[in-house]
Amino acid sequence: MLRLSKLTDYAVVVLTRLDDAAEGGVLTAPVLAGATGLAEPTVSKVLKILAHAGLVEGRRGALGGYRLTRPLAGIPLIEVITAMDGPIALTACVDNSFGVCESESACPVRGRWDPVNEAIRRALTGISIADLAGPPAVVPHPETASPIFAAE
Amino acid sequence: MLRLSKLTDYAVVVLTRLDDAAEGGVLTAPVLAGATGLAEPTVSKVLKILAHAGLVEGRRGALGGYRLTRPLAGIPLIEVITAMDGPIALTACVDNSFGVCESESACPVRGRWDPVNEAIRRALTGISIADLAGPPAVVPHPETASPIFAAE
DNA sequence: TGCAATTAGGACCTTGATGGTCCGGATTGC
DNA sequence: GCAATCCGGACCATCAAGGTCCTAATTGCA
Repeated sequence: MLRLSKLTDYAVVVLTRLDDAAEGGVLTAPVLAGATGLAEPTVSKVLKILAHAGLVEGRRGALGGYRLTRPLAGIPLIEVITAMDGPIALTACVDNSFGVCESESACPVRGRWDPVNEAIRRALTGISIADLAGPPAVVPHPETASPIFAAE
Repeated sequence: MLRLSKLTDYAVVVLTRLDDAAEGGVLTAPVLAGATGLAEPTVSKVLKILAHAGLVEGRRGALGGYRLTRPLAGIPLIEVITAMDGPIALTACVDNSFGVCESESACPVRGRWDPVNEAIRRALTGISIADLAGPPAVVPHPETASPIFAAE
C-alpha cells in the first residue's frame, strides 16, 4: 500500500516529544513511552535506531537519556524514513540488485523507476519533522493540495 | 522500505507490453506471460486487477484477450499504484481509521501526514506509464548516485 | 566500593500481508 | 457442441515487520 513502517511513524512521534525536553536536558525511554503512549521496549527500539542514524544522542548511566542532536526543523522527513525503513526504493530494480530480476531481458521498464524514486525523494526532502509537529491546528480534510510542500 | 508491491511492478510491465498490440487488437494472458517472462497465473492476476480498475478491458471467449482502454500516456502512475496497492496512505492515521490508534490522545502528529501523502500523490500524478516505458533519453537522469542511499 | 539507573546490541517469536498457484464457472467464437 | 478465454474466488507458503525480552556496558551517587 505504499506505506511506511509503523516504526517510522513512532519515530516521528518520539522525536516530537523529545523536542519538549528542556535545553540540553535528556528524556529517558520510559518517560518517552509514558508521554507517547507507546510500549517501552518499542520506544527503546526506535531510539536505538535513531541514535544509530545520528538523529538522537544517548547518554548511559544514571541521569542518562536521549536528546536531539539537531532541532526538529533541521531534520528532513526523508532522513527519518531512511533511518527507519531503509533507502527509498520503490522496486528492487533501482538500487544495486543486478542480475536478480529473472525477467531482466524482457523488462521494458528496466531502470525506469529511478525518476519516480527521485520525485518522491524530492517531495520528502522538503518536509521537516518540525513541519509535521508544527502548529497544533487541526487538519480536517485538505482536499486540495497544500502548496507548501511542492513536489517539484 | 517504502516500496510498492511486486504486483504493481508487474502491472507496469504488462501494461507496457499491452501497448504493443495492434490497433484495436487484443493480447491474451498466455501471450503476455511469454512476452514478459512472468508466470501465466501471475499475469492473469495482474490483468484481472487492472481490468477491475478500468485500465484494461477483457474480452472473453475464443479470440478474446485484453486491451488498453486508454493510451499509456493517459495513465498516470498513481492510478496503477492505487489499483494494485490500494490508496496512498503512508500511515494508518490518514485515511478513515479513527479510534484505532491507541496513542490517539497523545499523538502530536495526528493528521499531520496528510500533506506528506499529498506531496507524494502529486509527485506520482505527474508521471505516466508512457514516461516509464518511453525511450531512455527522454526522462532526465538527475543524480546517478544519490547520497541518500548511504543509510545502510 | 557497591548499587541502581540507563543505554547498547542483539536474539527470539508471533502475526499479518504478500506472492503465487489453482479451480470451477461464465462467455464467446467456430 | 466444443474449445478458448476471461472472471471470481479460494488456498497455501513464505517472508518481513512488530514487538518483547535478555544480557552486557556505562554512569552517577551513597
